[in-house]
Amino acid sequence: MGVIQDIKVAVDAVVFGYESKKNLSVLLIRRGVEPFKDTWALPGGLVLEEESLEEAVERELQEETGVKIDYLEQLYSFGKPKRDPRNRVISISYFGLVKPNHFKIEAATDAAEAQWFPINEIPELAFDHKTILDLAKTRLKSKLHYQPIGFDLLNKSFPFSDLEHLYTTILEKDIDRRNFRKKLMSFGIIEETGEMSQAGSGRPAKLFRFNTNKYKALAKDGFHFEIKFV
Amino acid sequence: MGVIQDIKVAVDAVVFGYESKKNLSVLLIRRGVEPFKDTWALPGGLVLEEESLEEAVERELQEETGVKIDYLEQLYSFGKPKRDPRNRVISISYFGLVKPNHFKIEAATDAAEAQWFPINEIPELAFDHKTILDLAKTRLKSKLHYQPIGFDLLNKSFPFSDLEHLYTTILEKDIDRRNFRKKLMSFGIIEETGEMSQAGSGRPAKLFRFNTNKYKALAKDGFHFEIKFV
DNA sequence: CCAAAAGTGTTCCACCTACACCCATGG
DNA sequence: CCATGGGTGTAGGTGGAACACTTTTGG
Repeated sequence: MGVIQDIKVAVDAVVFGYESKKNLSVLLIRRGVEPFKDTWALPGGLVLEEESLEEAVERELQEETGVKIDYLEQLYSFGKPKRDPRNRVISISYFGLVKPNHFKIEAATDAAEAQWFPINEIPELAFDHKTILDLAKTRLKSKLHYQPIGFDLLNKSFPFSDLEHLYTTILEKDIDRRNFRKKLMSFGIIEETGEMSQAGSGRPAKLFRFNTNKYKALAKDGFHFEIKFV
Repeated sequence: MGVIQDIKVAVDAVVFGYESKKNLSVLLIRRGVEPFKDTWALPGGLVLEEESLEEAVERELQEETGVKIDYLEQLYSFGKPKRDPRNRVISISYFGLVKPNHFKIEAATDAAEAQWFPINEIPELAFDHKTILDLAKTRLKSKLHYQPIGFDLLNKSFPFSDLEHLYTTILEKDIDRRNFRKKLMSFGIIEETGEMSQAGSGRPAKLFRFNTNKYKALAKDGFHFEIKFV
């Protein structure tokens, strides 16, 4: 294969966070270098020679934002010749979720700034990052229906209403609270912790946790998480 | 970004074909060069400087096998540091389907040979191509349930029993023919051509075609193709 | 007339859907 | 006692699952 090739390989991450009763947010960094200097962008960067793609994502997130990720999967690879104005760069994008207690940003070397942006207040983004973000949003919405992924956006212990709000705000649809709860509980993958939320106003709520092991065991037996309505 | 990086970017394709009443097959090439010379592998190769990833896949398939693809989508990107013994190579893998009337192989330059292999007679494969193939097989199986993708493995006009056999052989499960037909027909995306199959033995069958435009129109209105049983 | 494949309806049950009121707490 | 959010049951409808015989052709 005597082909001359000078293509760079980068990873980019779309990281979502959700805080109780607030909006869905995305983690962005303000670029400190050209091209697109001072424009907001997805965290990411070139893959180092000896690291895997996942390691590259985690390293970049660490360097640029200090945020530790709770769920990570590959999203899609973008490789059109002109997506980066300098060299040709292939971006392998990842999809990440962060629990509220891991929200804190500790920006470091690469990025001038890192910041959470509510999903409906996203600024203009560098490169084709808007496209990547849109794809991630679609993925998130569809995964909520057929994978118990919402729990990676909540803390270990949560009141049921948090789960309701998460589904309604991300999917932008109303749900029937009774049916939703009945369905979720029928799976047997959510259990009471025994604790109660300390009431702000209104009746205090039981706290629940997602039983990962139970879910894995069921999944192995052909169980399929699925929420059609919403 | 003063990072030194020397990573090559390749594409690989898992191309499936299905011939009426036979097994599912995969298109492989026998490598003509080191490493893994003379070992079977997925068609693919390095991406050229000025072409998109999809163009690279189509070009490589053309060069190595002469097969024209009917459906193509990105599968996954593999990038572990040691997957190629020479340099580091990132492989962006694609998932392809070919209708029976496009089966003919016309091997050309790169590959010593190209050949269709029944899915249960796959030889040892180069690199991590076995992993890629397994992933593609999983994707194919799951897509049959929620996307009308089986039609890209059949000719434009087909007897209903071809669709039945396709589902049963690929999913390795029996189906209830009555329920299957009832469900498929209820979608309104399959129509009679008016022709009949010329009978080999047994009663001649009506021929059907998949109405792509109807499907797209319905899909835009929120219609969701779904076959749960099988 | 026999073999081979195509074609076709009904009943039962599970699950989805729609729907509204009482409860526990804090102020 | 009022405001706020938490918690719960039932009836009707839809769609999935199970099931077997008749029809049309070729040999």
